[in-house]
Amino acid sequence: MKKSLADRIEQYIKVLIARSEENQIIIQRMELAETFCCVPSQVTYVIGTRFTEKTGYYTESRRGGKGYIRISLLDDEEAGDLWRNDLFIFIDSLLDARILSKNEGEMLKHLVIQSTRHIPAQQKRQFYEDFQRALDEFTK
Amino acid sequence: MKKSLADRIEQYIKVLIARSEENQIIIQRMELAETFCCVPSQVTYVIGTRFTEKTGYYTESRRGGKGYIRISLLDDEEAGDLWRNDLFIFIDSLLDARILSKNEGEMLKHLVIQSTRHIPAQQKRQFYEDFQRALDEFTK
DNA sequence: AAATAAAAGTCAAACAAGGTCAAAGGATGA
DNA sequence: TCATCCTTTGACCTTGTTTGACTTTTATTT
Repeated sequence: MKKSLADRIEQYIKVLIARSEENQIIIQRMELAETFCCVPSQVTYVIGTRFTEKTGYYTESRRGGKGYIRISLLDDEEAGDLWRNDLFIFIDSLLDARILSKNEGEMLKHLVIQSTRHIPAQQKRQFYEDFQRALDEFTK
Repeated sequence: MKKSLADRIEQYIKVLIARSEENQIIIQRMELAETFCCVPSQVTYVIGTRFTEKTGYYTESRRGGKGYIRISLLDDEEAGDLWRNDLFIFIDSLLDARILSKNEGEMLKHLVIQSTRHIPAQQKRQFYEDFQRALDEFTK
């Protein structure tokens, strides 16, 4: 399968992070754009879609001379919780919309918390995501 | 009996999967449509009718540039899933006992199926077990 | 301090997929 | 023949990618 440019840049960055000591890298947007022969905003796009809090990353940057972008991989604990929080907010929204009853909402939250106890943190994120999508599907 | 276009596309995909290493293929809808000189939505139709959970397949897709459709053949472990059946029997018992509504039962089954899609088979057993215990706790 | 240069950010347009849905066409069985 | 179910098609929708013109911020030079 042919990968999109965005996919390739994403992979490249992930390899760099994996090879790094501190699970974080500092890059220059222009430099990376040159490496991939694309416009700089393409890099911004990749970072904005693939390296977000919800995908488990945190970024900082500075403009101007000697500007840079720092991308750090959040540890699993932080990342997983973000997703769970998001899922719970979604459940609450279904409650507000009267699509779920109060009891059902509480049940789901209980089930989510208890049934993921033994799932490794890394996979929890995926679970929360899948769970939310499934819930969305079902209540549509 | 003359085979319909849908049948031929189905066959074609199944051959591709059989020949693949991982029992899964990634195709482009447009490409396949061109191969069979039909409209792209014909491919969607075939996938929607022939490659479903019930027939033992699982599909994912992505839109946009370099989009694709991935079709995977579930192995017996995933398809049969005895432990999941146990959980479903438990859910049914709650239904019989009027502790859960029909809709709630269906929702839970849907959530269980969909949200464990990316959990490795090995860890699913533990998940079902935890899920059942949590459900038991909550409904007591 | 002001001007300049060197970054990164924003945003919207153009493009490139796949998804949906309903209408029309065909096959099959009573 | 008629009803029903499966198939085929196409118009329109949604999502994801790529590009570039323009803006903002920061460091450096004058």
